[in-house]
Amino acid sequence: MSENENATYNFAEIQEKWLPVWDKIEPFRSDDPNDDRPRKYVLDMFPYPSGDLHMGHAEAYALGDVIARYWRHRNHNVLHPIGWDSFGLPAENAAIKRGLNPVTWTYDNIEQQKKSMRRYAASFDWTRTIHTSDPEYYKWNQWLFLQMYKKGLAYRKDSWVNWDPVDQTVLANEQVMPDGTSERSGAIVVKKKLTQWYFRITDYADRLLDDLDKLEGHWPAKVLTMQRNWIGRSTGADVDFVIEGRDQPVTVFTTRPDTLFGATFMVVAPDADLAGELVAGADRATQDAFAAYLTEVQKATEIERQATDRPKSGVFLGRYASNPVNGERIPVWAADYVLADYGHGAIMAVPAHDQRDLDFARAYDLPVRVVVEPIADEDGNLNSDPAASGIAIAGDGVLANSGELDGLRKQEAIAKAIELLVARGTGKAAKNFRLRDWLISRQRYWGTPIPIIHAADGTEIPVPEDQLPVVLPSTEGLNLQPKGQSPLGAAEHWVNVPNPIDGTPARRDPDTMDTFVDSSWYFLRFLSPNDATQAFDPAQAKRWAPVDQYVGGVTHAILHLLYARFITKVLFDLGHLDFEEPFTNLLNQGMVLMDGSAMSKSKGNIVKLSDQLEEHGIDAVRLTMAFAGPPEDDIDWADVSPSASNKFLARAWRVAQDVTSEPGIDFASGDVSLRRVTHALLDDAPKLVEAFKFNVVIARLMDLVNATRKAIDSGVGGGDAAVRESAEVTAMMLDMYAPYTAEDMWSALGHEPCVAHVVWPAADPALLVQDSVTAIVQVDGKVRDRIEVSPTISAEELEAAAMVLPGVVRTLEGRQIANVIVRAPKLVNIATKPGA
RNA sequence: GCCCCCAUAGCCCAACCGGCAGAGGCAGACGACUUAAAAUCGUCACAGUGUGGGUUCAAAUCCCACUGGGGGUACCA
Repeated sequence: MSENENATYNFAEIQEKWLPVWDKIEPFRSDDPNDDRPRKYVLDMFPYPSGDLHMGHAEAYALGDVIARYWRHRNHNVLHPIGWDSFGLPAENAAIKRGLNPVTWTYDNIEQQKKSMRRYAASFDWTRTIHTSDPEYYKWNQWLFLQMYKKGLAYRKDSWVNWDPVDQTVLANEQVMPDGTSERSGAIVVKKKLTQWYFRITDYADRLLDDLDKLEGHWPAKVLTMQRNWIGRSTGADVDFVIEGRDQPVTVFTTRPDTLFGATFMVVAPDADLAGELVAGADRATQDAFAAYLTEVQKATEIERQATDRPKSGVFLGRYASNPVNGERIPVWAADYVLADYGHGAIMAVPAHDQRDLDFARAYDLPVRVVVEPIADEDGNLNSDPAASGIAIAGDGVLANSGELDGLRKQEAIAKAIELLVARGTGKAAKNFRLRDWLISRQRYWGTPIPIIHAADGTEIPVPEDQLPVVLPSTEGLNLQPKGQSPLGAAEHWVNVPNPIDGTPARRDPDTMDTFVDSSWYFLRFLSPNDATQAFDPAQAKRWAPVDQYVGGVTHAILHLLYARFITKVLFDLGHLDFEEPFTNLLNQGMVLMDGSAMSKSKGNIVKLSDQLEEHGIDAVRLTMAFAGPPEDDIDWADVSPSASNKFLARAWRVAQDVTSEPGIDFASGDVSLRRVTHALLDDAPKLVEAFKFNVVIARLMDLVNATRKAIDSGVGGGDAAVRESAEVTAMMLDMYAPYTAEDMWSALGHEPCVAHVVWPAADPALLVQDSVTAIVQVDGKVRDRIEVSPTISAEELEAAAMVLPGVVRTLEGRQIANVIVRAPKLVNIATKPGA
């Protein structure tokens, strides 16, 4: 035992000791222009500054830090920045509730979080912090908006929008939950017709979808699937139907042009302009019926509308269309199962082959005509009469009653139908997306002002770039209470400006931007956070971007990631970037639960991060986060043991105290079996970390510490070189998880700070091969004996050795050998003849 | 309804290209140290991989069906 025999591990002391040292050294700066080591950009999703850090932050930053610290040890120049997504409704709502200024509330919270992050020892480059609510930041949101405006990618339109009646603002499609409630306030979203600003993300739908293929294997499959579904491309044809008494034909989109001959009626969305126009030409009674129906439809909430078992309803519009392929006269109906904002807001209905159309046809007694004869399924069942069975024939089949398409299979018929339409000039191949344009205006205060001025005649005038930023007016005298109109509109001295062109009276656009605009390009601002002349420095973008490793919650799988991908492509098209995907690799960490469910006030199961840090220490909490399981899995805090983590750290720390050799000693003289354990880990850990198996690395570190303990306490002793080697490797690797303990160990081992800069030693190949391995010998797949052999043994030798083993001989008695499989040096399996 | 993922010891989790089911931890039992306790150290036990089939010399691993859990999505023509 060493002189430190009585030393005990005291996490609080260690934390106080090293934090000021690191603050002084600034070990994580990444701004040395002469550093030409390979680079890694590791980015954690930046936080919203609502109160202090919680358990979720603690997990996310612990895991992101493992990756950032890992690459530093791998001798990379690592950029690991942090900032705050500091615009947004919570600040505004909190400010209203407490009568505070959102600025004060926001920046106080940022200071608190910053302090906590430093203590938490997240290895951020603190010289690069940004806040999206700073005019120096949101100036570039406005710049981005203007670039997009110039390209026609930002535009205003009058349309039905999602309205949150609690927050009194519009929401993007993406912010409406599947149950029709607001993502933020939880209120039931209603539809309102408003003039709003949009980004034309649908122009990028194909690229956003197709480029997901490039991310395959680098992003979680789940996220890729969610994005693909969200974009929702479907391919088919646009078909023009002539309407009796109307000059212009009506175009419908269909994925099944092969079923054109089976179209027996047409349906338009009741809330589409087309429906109103068509019914205007009908008789009084029809008009009244339609008006009543429309009122009823608009009264229905999103939730009611989306009920799956909702019966089909609709009204006849008193008009007829002509089927372009056979000239058949078909009635035109309005029904709310057709959506105004998908495709053309009108469909051709083929009840025999579409379940929704069939439901509607059966409800209103409309004809059903089979044009794709089904093929019997495996059990010989044939559904040849959908009108009777109530089940549409959606699968493959052979075309019938379809003129030139007769006899073709479904896929052939689709292609042929499109050919026919093109030849006749009544249609063409087409595709449609579920994705809608991104609604970016918000009627709230705490966001980026939209840099547009409205002239008296209604002309939109972009604010000249040299007049940016358009700074938010002070809240002084403003009523921030949600009232359905932007509070900025009431800031008279701010909103009233001279027209930049002719000086006549004009008004600023009073809306602010969705905060997802802020976060769609923030990863670029970190590259040159103080650049006053441009959003980001292209030279730095070339140096660092795109982000090599992005870390964050799966809650942003659609919204943030889709928007950031979109803006990146826009910036690429504008010539500002030379890449099209912002995040090369993505890791989604799970959530921290308590007793099986998400922590919430109402459940009363909140675990306070500060309590955990106080009780177990920062390192133990960080280690627990990483050890709990695979990072993408949720952690139930009830299932894990931070005190066990603490115990392990103490154990590792004591090993370092017990090393008695001097730094710099030649490890080659050390105990070989301990060295084998150390070098096996040096060799395996990179593969494990890069596969995000952080928990396995910790298990292996525990194994190494146990082996070292054993060596110290047995004959090898604390003076052995292998013990020092193991302790140093442990300190270096532990830095990824428990930086305070690692630094203290490193210091105890006689080194200067910081352990974070220690470069990963190469594993010695000679120490990775074993002297002998245990080969197992099976008979018919059951283990019957085992034998120690050289790792280089040949198959013949191994087989010969195996055949004479007692366990084998005994088992083979009376049996005939059918086959012998040899996988040298690990296994021999002897298969015998059955029934012998 | 449709799509995707998961299921290994009382619990959290490992197991490479199919090759001895166990790396690590929690909880547990026993022992050492101690006047005693805590801390520490040591030893031990515990599952045949959700269920049923199939492929294979060999299946936790591959295939099919089912059950249970989780997630996504939902009249998108």
